[in-house]
Amino acid sequence: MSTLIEEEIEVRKGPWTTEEDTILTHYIGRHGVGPWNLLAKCAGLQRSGKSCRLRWLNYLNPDIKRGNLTLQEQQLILQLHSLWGNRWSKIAEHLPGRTDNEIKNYWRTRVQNKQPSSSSLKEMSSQFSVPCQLPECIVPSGSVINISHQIEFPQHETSPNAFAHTCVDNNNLVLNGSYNIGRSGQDMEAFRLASMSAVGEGCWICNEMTDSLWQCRELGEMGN
DNA sequence: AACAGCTACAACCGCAGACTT
DNA sequence: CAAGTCTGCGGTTGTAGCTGT
Repeated sequence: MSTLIEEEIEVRKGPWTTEEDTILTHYIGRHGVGPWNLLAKCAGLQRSGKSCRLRWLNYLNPDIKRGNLTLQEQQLILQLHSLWGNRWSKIAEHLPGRTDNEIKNYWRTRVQNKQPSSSSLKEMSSQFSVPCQLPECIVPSGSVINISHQIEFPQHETSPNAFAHTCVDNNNLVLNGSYNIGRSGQDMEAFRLASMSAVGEGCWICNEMTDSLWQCRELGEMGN
């Protein structure tokens, strides 16, 4: 019987090998997931239970979707992040097949990094929250998801009435009511299109606001 | 072709809460 | 009820691959 210290020394770290993946996959296929520490030992893996759990949940699990996040998924992430902040696991619950790690990585690499860096620009962009009247988003297939029915509203953070609902444009761009607008041209163009077409669709946004947004973009570009 | 910088992603770490003894 | 253990979560880091020069 080995001591705790000896066991710790035996624990492997770093990238998983295909052999380890196979062992873990086969073991879970036969026995299902259980207490991860026990599972790691019984499977004969020199890994911590934690490591096994992470590998399975984020990579090996057959339910995981591969490939880039779809536009709807990206917009939903923005939507949910504006509601719940960095509660990645909660956000992941609403994106079947996507892991909290994947969503977290997406946010940090492709959303957060594109936001204005200076505090003044952040403040400025945060002012352009767009309250809309329709708590719905439209997916490209044409089906409608009622966000307010899917999401449980945090009691302290916002209420369904205060929640800035989702706007939709003719190109199915879902416009989040309160996420910060990035300074990239693409973001701004999407925002502009969405905001323009939102008028008359149950959403409101004034020309002054879109003008201000363009000014904000210019400021952002000046900051580069 | 070589190098530097950037991006995306896998994996680890520390912490907090849940659970067990 | 306290202490120990386990699990899950969010933050952070390391690195492979890609892109531009």
